[in-house]
Amino acid sequence: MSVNITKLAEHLNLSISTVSRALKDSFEISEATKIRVREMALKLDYQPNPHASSLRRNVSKTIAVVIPEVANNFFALAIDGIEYVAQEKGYHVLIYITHEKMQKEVTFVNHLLNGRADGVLMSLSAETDNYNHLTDLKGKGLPLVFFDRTCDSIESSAITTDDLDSGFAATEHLIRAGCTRIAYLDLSRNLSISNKRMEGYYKALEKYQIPRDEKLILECTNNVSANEELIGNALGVSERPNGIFASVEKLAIATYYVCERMNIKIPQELKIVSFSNLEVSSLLSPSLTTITQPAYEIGKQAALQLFRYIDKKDLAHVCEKIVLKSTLIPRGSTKKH
Amino acid sequence: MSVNITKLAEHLNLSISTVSRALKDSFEISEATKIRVREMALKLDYQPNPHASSLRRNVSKTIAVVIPEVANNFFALAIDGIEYVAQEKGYHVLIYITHEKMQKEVTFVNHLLNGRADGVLMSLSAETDNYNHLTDLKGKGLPLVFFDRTCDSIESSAITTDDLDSGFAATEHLIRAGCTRIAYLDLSRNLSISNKRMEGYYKALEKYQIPRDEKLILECTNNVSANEELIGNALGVSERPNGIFASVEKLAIATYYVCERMNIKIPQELKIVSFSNLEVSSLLSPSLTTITQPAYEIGKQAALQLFRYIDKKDLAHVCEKIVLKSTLIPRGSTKKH
DNA sequence: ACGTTTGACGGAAACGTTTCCGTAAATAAT
DNA sequence: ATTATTTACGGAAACGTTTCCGTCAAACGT
Repeated sequence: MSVNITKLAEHLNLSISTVSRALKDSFEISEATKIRVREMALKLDYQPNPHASSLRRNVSKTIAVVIPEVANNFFALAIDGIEYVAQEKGYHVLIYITHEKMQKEVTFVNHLLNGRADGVLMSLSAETDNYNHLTDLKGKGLPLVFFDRTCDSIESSAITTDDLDSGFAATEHLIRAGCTRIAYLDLSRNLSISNKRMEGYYKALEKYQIPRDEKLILECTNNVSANEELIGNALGVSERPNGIFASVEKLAIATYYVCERMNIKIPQELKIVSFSNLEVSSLLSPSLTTITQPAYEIGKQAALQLFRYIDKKDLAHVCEKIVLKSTLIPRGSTKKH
Repeated sequence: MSVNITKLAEHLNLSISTVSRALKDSFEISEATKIRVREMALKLDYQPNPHASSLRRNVSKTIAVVIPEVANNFFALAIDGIEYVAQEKGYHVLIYITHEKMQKEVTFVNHLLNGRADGVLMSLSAETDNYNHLTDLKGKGLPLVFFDRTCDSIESSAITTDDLDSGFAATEHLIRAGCTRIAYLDLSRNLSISNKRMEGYYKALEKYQIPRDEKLILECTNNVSANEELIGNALGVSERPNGIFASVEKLAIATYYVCERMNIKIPQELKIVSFSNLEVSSLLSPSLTTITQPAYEIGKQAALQLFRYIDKKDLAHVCEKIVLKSTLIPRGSTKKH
């Protein structure tokens, strides 16, 4: 069907090896021949077969991105950054969505051990609570870089933001705005980000000598209505929180809906701050105070780091932790009254 | 390094062909042998090399998704739907982002002609104004399905929503809410969706005998600040519009920002309706009246249609146009005063 | 003038599957 | 008892590259 290197060579009266080298701009081939080959390749619209090439050279020119969600502003932006770098490098991007399921994550990772991708960018699922599949990945020498949701027990590079500091800043911001009972909306105890952010939360409470209260830690899930119920219950008690720190965007949104339904006034009765990459935070009613991560940049840096490994396999043992800064943007949802 | 079928065969004292067939559950192999093979494969953690398989069988088990943006609620949801179907089918998903550049689109498409993907799902870039690259794709017999942003001049299946009707409904909704001068925010004259939506807009104007006014068609671009300036200028004149129909979400958001800056009250002074998949439309200030596309379902249907082609190549000439319904959700931004 | 290097190219193996042909033994048909 | 069929498997070609070895003429050094 399609023209391959053999046909191309026949048309040129050259050997296959010569044509291959000419196309690769090898020093062994004369300039005149190279030009002739390139012209004929163009004329016949020759497209090298990537599977043959990948098989022979044992590289796929492809990276895999494993993420919990794609319909999520943070991850969408991160993909954007990743894809930008990949395009620059002439690489292809495979995407795998775990939907927060560990089972899917394990399956994906196991299927990536066969050479389909030259490297993996990963943000862990909320369910993931053991890391054998990742150990296998590293064991096979496949470059792996985490971003945002990392795994400390695996020796691997990771791009994150200053989650602890940001958690501290968010909580302090609420306290300074007058909050005395601050709830923390957690996504999963398994997640590095959740724990770091909670550490920051606790640290701020300590600084301002506010006692911890386990009832103020709300363990949310991936289930929207369950989350709303949980939040609703927490806001339904007499001694209800007057501040909420949401560790991820969707929990803040859930809170907004709950408040609307329960007729709780933000920020008068309840102040909210959330990690979020929502582009319309400032257009919400009230506008939402956010800690915004440089999502695009995280994606970019993660991809760049991955390519450092791919380009120089000997660096595979290096394990660099890059921490970017998130920014707290105060808005209406935490305004003092 | 990794164990291949040859090693596996050696361990089993079987021939390569037998092992291959056993793994494929071929009828030619005895049940006992199949079990033995499967167990050894598991034990040795055998992972078949996808490049070798793809090369030999001339299929990649991969589909490509070419879209203008990923940090966009509609496309993120569509990818979600696509990825769901692909996972079910055991396929891998490559993603390519054109950033609305025709040049990128052409490059991607040309690079997909070599067998890297078994099919292509595509939503055209705003810049794309000729379709030679797509003709080439079809010429090579590579299955191609459009979604949302289609191309009528190419014989190909397409999943869209009822853009004309929705455009009509949106405009009628504004008219009934009292709007007399309605601006249409266009993304690109090249886009099928923009034109269909505009047709609906014109049809509604006609029905209510509102004269067309070219000055009310605002040709926006991919440049946020340019858009805001354009919208700002349109709202700065004496006879300014009192209704806006945004053909895509980001233009509605731009309008919100402009109104905030110019202190224009929505919906009192200006009513807005927009195509949008923003999950927090109802939390905006004021809440945004949207025409919401079933983005996830569009992605799903597009993928399903693509697999129909991939599974039965003889159907490649069939060209099915599936039209799903969008829904107008009236909210604060078009409330009558 | 003779061996040696260099430049430019060709032949063929190799990558790991899949699949087209066999084929030997076992069973069935006559 | 002989032939035909089935069952279960093996050998080897093929997919399209890349790359390891040549090789042969021309240029070079002495």
